[in-house]
This record gives sequence, structure tokens and C-alpha cells, in this order.
Amino acid sequence: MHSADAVETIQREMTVFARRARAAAGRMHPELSLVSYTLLGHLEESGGCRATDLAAHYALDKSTVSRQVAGLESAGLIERRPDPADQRVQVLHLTRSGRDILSQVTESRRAAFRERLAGWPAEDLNRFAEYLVRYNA
Amino acid sequence: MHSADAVETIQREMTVFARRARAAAGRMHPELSLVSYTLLGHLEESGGCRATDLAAHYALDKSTVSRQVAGLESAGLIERRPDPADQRVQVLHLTRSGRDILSQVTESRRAAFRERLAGWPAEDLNRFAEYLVRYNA
DNA sequence: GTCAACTGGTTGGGTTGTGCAACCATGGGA
DNA sequence: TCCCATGGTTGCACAACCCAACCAGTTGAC
Repeated sequence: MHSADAVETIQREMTVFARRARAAAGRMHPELSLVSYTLLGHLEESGGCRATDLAAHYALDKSTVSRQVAGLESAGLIERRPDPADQRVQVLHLTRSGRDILSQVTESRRAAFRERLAGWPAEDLNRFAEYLVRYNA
Repeated sequence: MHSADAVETIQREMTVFARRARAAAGRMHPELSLVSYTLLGHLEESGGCRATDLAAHYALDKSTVSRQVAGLESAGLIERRPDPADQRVQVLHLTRSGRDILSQVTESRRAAFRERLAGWPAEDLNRFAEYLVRYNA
């Protein structure tokens, strides 16, 4: 396979995957879209951050994040805490309920992926994950 | 890395990629969205097929494909040919203009990818592409 | 042959995710 | 003190979806 063909394939397959993932996520967990899930995951990992940080990390417009955050807050999954050092800032944190839902969804996603990737050697999985991280870096 | 973590990472990174790809595609070629581009590419590769085939392959609703196709046709990029064997069917084909635009967009995408993936060994590129195909199969 | 069930495609209606631009409030220097 | 930068919200528009209802051919059972 030529390099040009390889990147062509990568682009196409990623697109297919992305669309399927979104649809599948919606079917599995109507209450938590793929985007919301991703944001919650980031909050858990980072231990709380600002909306602006989320926007920067996911290359989203701040208005988009603002609305997502509003939705997550009104669903009781996250809360906004004032930053004593800067009155403009709201630090976002998972609530107890947010943490619960997140871990529950994560578990069922994991099960689905595990089934899907069942035949893959661990080495391939790790390499695949590594490629993706490297690409997005 | 544990397998569970690997699939977690795969899922997250794919999502990030998908969003960026869509936005980048829109910025580079406002006249041809990522979806349209993908559909045109499929038509070129398959040498013409039905709207239903596109829907099945990309896991899209037939109404979505119908509207995409309508857009591409009115832009003069594809044409519908009747199927003599079945009056219900419209076989979709690229027009001359569609082929031109497609190859032009493909070329500039390829350049962007090439730059982005410049540091990657060919072996990694091929393996990455292969993983994606295997995953989506 | 006729009628029901199926298939390919379109259309109406609604939801979601997104960006851009305009705006407000706070913060931090010249 | 002013001016500009930064964090965030809101109005507006748009693209990409899906679902349900529909129309028009096709096919098979009777």
C-alpha cells in the first residue's frame, strides 16, 4: 500500500467510524450524547476545569461548550464552582450523580467495545490506541 | 496499557478526530462537506450505485442520503440514470464535473494529511490504515 | 390475474451539534 | 484611569441527522 493510499484509507475509515459511533452511542444511552459523555470523561480525568479548557482541548467553539455545559448542569451531572482567584471563571466539577452515570455508561461502552474487539491481540489494541493519540496530538 | 484502557482511548480519540475532520473539511472546501465528499468517493470507487446502497454502507437513513443526493445532483456533481431492470431504481453516477471536483479535493486533502503525517514511518501508516479497516469491517 | 407485502425513493417535521457575531462582566496592564 | 484581553452567554443560522408517512414500482402467494 502506498502512503498516499494509506492516508486516504485512514481518512475514510475514520469518517465511517465516527458516524457509527455517534449513532450507536445515541441508541445505547439516549440520555447522554457522545459529546456530553466525552466532556464528562474529561472532567473526571482532569478533576475539574474551565469551559474554555474544554473548548480548547476539543477544538469546539466556546458557545457550543457553554450550551453543552448548561445542559449537563440542568441534568444535575455537573456543577459550577466559582474560582476565588478570578470572578469570571467557573470551575466545572462532576456531581455525585454525574460520576455515577459516567461510570455506568463507560462500563456498558466498554462491554460493547470489548465484544467488538474480542478477536484482537492486546498488542494490536495498544498500537491502535497509540496511533490515534499520536495522530490527534 | 490494559485492554479496557486501550479501547477507552480508541473511542475517545476517534471522537476527537471525527469532529476535527468535519470542521477542517468544511473550512478547506466549503462547497463539499465531508459527507458529500465521502459519498462522491464511494461513487467513484464503486463505479455507480443506488442511494440505498450508500445508506446501507454508511449506516445512514435513506432520507438523509436522498437529500444529500439531491444536493449533489443540483450542484451538477452526480447524475441519476434509470435502471432498465427496475423502474424504481436510480443508478447514481459521477458527472465529469463531479469527477474533477472530487480529484481536486482529494488532492488537497492528501496534501494536508501528508503534512500532518509527515513524521510517520510508512509501516505505521499502513498498520494504522489496516486497523481502521479491520475495525469497521 | 389479483392483492398483499416488500423495496427504492421523497417529503414533512423535529432534534442536535455546531460556528459566528454581538454582547456583558471581570481582570490586568500602560 | 482607560483600553484591551479573557471567560462566558445568547441570538441566529445552518448542516446532518432520524422517524414517520407517503408514493410508485416489484414480486410472490393464492
